[in-house]
Amino acid sequence: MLKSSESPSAEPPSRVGRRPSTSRAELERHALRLFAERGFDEVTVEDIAAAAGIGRRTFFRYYKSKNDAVWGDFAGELRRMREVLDGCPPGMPMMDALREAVVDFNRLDAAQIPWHRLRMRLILEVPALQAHSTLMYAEWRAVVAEFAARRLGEPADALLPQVIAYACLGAAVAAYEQWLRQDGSDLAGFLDEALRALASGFGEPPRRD
Amino acid sequence: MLKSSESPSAEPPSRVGRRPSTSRAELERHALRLFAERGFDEVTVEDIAAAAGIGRRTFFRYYKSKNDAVWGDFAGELRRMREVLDGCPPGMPMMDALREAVVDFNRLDAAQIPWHRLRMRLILEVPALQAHSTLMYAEWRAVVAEFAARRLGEPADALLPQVIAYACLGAAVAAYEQWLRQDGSDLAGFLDEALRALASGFGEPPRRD
DNA sequence: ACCATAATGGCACCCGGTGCCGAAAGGAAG
DNA sequence: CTTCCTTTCGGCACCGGGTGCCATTATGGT
Repeated sequence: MLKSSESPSAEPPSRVGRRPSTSRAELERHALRLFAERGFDEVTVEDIAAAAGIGRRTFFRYYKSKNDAVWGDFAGELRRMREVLDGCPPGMPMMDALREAVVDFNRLDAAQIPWHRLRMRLILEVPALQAHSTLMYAEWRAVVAEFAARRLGEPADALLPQVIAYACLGAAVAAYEQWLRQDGSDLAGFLDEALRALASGFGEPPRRD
Repeated sequence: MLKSSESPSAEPPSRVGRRPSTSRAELERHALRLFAERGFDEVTVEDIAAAAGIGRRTFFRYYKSKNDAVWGDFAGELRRMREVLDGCPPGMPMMDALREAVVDFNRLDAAQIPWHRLRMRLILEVPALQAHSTLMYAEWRAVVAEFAARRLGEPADALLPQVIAYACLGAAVAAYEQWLRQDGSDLAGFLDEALRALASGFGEPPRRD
């Protein structure tokens, strides 16, 4: 089952039991490819498992659900964003810090852009994934809310930190939607613009600096 | 199957074929009651159908999914909100109009409060419903985005109207979460506060008036 | 060779959701 | 009352995501 030509990620230390047949990343590649070819709803978990040469049951040991197979290492990315926020100078205005963290969180090297576009197109356009995203974003919001709460001296579950977290998420999603509408457009620019709008508020007058 | 003692809603004109065995409202009451008693995930569609005295298959003629059974006449409420926004004076500042519309949209008479609390507790706390809500809220956002776009003279799918729509939704949801945390608290007050925060922006200085 | 450990994957099962189709219930016309 | 038309009902078979169970397989350590 494990083709010798594709050791999942070079086994460094000695291990104890049977080695995994594949890896999350490998599985995700197969999944994304199939979704791109046929559409999310037209691909079954069995299809993905077969493409990866594993059993259907085993797929669910790598990903809790079909939906999850699209999200890559979101938990890891999230950890990075938390660290960026933790390590930002205490003097920096809250919204500047959040804006920079979000822009940084979504920085990609050119090679990954096509994959990331595909991933995000699925998440934002396929209803099942759109719905599921809410559950994924919950942790993202928690990170933002905790940061905002610290800055405001309020508990993280108070109204204002929660509003800020929801609003930042919304701004980021809206920016992503713009980015998807035109190939080669500037994601960081949209994110920056959306979050600046949040910082200055939607009330009149719009304060032209 | 149709108990004579519960005519679904008084058949006014003459109809042609067989009359419905029940109504969406009736079905929703059964569903909410069961969800409250046993929890959303522990109630099957078959349970709800049985409680209402209809077949499982028939349930899906009244509601497209188990999730939908919780949302009452959301489409109708949405229509009302659109009308409120359409009929608001053109001179009123955009965020004032949105704030009043949202507060009005969520006004309840005392009798419905317990049901609405239950409904919203389910929507905001049960993962399956939390995820599904995103799809429901999409139309709500569209209403807000169209209004904002009209006021800003931009297309509804431009960045700023979309950010405003996402942010308003987030503010409303955050307000609801606060409301659920304490029995008898003031929903309208939370909504008002959250949307005012959006209007004035999160940037420093927070402008104390 | 033997054992502990960890991954695999088949199997049976649950549940939400759908297509199909005949049956039931009602009104209108003869 | 019988016939026809219309609409709802609901059983049945099926699909696909997801889970619990458990024997099997691969691997390192003794």
